[in-house]
Amino acid sequence: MSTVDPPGFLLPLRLFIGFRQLIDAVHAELAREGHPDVRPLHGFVFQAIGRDGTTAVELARRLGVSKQAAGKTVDGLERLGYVERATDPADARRKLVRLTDRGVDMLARSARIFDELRAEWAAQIGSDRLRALEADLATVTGSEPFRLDVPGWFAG
Amino acid sequence: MSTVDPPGFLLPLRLFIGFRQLIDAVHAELAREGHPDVRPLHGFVFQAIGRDGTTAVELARRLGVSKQAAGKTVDGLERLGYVERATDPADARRKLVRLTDRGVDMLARSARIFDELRAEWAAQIGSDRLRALEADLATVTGSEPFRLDVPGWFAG
DNA sequence: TAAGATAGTCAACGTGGTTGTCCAAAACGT
DNA sequence: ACGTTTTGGACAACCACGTTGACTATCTTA
Repeated sequence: MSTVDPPGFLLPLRLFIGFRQLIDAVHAELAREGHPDVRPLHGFVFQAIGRDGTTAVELARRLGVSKQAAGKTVDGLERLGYVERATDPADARRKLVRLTDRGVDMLARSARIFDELRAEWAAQIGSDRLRALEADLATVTGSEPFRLDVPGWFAG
Repeated sequence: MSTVDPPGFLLPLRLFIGFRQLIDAVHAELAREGHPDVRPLHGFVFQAIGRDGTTAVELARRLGVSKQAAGKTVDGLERLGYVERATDPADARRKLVRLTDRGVDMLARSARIFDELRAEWAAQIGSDRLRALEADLATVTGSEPFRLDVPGWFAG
């Protein structure tokens, strides 16, 4: 490390601030487009549910949280009208969690908005620099999955 | 956006995973060095307190949370022995929150470990690429401060 | 068929953040 | 100087999220 390098603790700060700005921007735009009650957490849950739906246990596995936590989150999303539970005809234990039309709409919009935000970043620092940034991050982080237990992880 | 660009939603994911890996690595090493009970949240609080100490209200302002939340966090840190409250001789209302020796030790260690981790990233992708990454992040995020209300922000 | 594994829910508990309320001490204005 | 704001801190109530433990219902398997 040469003397011109910034202190190491700034690196995670920059990463997080970037993350937070993107998420905040997405949700600000989603609010304008008719989804004001979606939380940052929810977006990742939608992503994990996908258009085909899943079960609470599988969702928990994908998100790296307990099945109870996943169930609670689904409860909240169900109240908001973004997902619905359907009984699996082949297995009476399972309840398939599926996106409602509203959920699919939100997922499609957020994907579009994320692309737009990425384009804004590309316009600011250049497409090649942005691709390098993403590639470098992928290099150092490896294939680590996204874990959703953020509140508990962060605060303990 | 050209067709070879990845979907935009991967960008925040990569940023967050990078953030989380750094934080996890720091705390794993801190645990090995005698600070097993420090949470990710706490590190940022230490940073905000600094070696000179502050008051709960000022801390709240710096961290972007309510003064009550800041007070609670200080309570927890006090229980763990990382900070102590001293009455301000010049102003009987104020209670100065200061790092204990243990708190200072932890802060110094985490700074060192962050530098080491940054050096590891530099070794993987190259010092110049890392500096570019940091510079580009600074460009797109501007001078946005770090806000500590992560649990509430994320989950709502 | 009996035993074991799996899906989902309920309850209890801890952490964190928020707003509302209140009190003591300092600052301000007439 | 005195009364009125303003400020720092703490208490309570409440909500959101995570966890572990326990229990039921259902499917799988030996």
